[in-house]
Amino acid sequence: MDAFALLSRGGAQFDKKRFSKEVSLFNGRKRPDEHSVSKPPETDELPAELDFFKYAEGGVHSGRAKKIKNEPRGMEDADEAADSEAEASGSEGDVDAEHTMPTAHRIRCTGEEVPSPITSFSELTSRYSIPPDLLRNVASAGYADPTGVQTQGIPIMLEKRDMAAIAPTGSGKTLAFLLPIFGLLGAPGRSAAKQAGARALIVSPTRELAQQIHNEALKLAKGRKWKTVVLNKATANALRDKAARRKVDLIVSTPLSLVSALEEGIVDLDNIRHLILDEADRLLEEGFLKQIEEILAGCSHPELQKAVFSATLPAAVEAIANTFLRRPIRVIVGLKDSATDTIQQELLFCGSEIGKLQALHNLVADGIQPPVLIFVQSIERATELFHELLYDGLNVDVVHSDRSKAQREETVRRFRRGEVWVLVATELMARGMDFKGVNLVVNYDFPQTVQSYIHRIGRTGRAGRQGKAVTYFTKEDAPYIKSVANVLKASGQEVPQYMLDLPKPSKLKKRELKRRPIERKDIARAAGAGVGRNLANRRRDMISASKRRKVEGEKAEKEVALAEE
DNA sequence: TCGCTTT
Repeated sequence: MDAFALLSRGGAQFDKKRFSKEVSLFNGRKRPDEHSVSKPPETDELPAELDFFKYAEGGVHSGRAKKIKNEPRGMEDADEAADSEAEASGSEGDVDAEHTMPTAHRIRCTGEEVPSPITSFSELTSRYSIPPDLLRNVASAGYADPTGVQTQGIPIMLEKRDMAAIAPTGSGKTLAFLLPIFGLLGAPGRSAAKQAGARALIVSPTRELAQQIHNEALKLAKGRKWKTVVLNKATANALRDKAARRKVDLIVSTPLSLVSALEEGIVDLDNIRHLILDEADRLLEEGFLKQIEEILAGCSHPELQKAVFSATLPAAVEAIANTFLRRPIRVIVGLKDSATDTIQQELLFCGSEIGKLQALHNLVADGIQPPVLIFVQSIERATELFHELLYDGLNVDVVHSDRSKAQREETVRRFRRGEVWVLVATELMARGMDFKGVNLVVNYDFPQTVQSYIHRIGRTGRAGRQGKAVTYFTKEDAPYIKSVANVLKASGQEVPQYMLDLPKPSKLKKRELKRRPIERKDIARAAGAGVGRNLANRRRDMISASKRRKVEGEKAEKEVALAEE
């Protein structure tokens, strides 16, 4: 049992079983004062509580803003500049011939000899001889019409061009590389020397995402003899057998698994013709970069096609990508550094740490529609918040990298199936994960980069669905607010003017900031305030939503199971 | 700074 839970309840026995029934759970617990949490400022005035000036020299009115612009460019500035340069350089390769298309969905291509986009999947048969059974699998996986990144990205991939694709979260990037890969793989792996061994490699920053990509690949490969494999301990072992290795067509892997297998000599990348870096900006960050370089070095085939995909690609990282992409085509869908417009975004000022906890309690008490995903900044805080919500009798689980592989898999599976209503997660879940029905993302801890914000909230509002994202902040988060406020503005959300007027803090000041842990006494106080008498009713709503979700989850699992056969 | 990545 968790010692912390015991402590925070003044020694009261903390027993999960107590919460298996809803009865009497919340009796006698007072609903917190509805106004105990500061509401978001409704005016454009700078709230007095927000003493931003200690994070930046000068202030909003000091004329400093102009000066900041003249300082050496940060990544975001460079990005904006890169985009306007592209725009200024003319509409060459711009497929948005008619200006009727809303900016948010506009596709812009730069590069030499950009192939024309497709307008339907069926077109791929005549144009690129894509087999009809592959297209049937596309259709039965639920893809009807190609999305922006697919219309342009698929022909580019099929013409074996290198590419940097930047497209919103939930807009179908996975299919944009998987479909062409299967179209180009040719005959499934046989012992014929030239075809032997893996010919395509997809690298992903997390195991969960690798597994998800693999599941999608299985759906597309259904009924054909292609073999795709996620590299992990078990599969790596199987690959020690040379004959088994020759049968693999497509490998999906995290960087370290792959490097490890490379060093052990149980995979060789000599025959890889298609290399995809998914969530490329993450993979090209320090910490991953060395391994990516090793992987690139291992892919020695002269006809290697490389493509990087992400919803975000800061200019500095794109520059790194451009060192290994050859004659790349850059595809950008929508506006750079903007969130999906189907997500309703809110920034909520909570005053303090305890204010955030109360805000969350109020949110739950007011009723939430599961599934809900809550992001925090560290493993420790994930654990703490998990226990807090468990105490509230919520159907909650937690996922982070300190949990075992089995626990992580089980938690994700249960969340997909609707058995877990609220999932507390670290950055681990921020990228790529496709939980189609997530209704709400809560950024309990303010994301530390714009990229993180965009990816986190992108777990909702996917594939054209509506979604909602609430981001809590306190004055500690001041240095990060302006850039996130700009994201809201760029995606057409209302945002108080004062947030946009904030000075841009220096990197140094950001670095000085440290997030304090959720303090035990804060939790004890907030928990004492209770979750509210309403919860039993709300639970009933949640249960019915959960049941609907479970049906969807099981259906999805069946599809994967079928594909595996 | 922390988060993430093999055994």
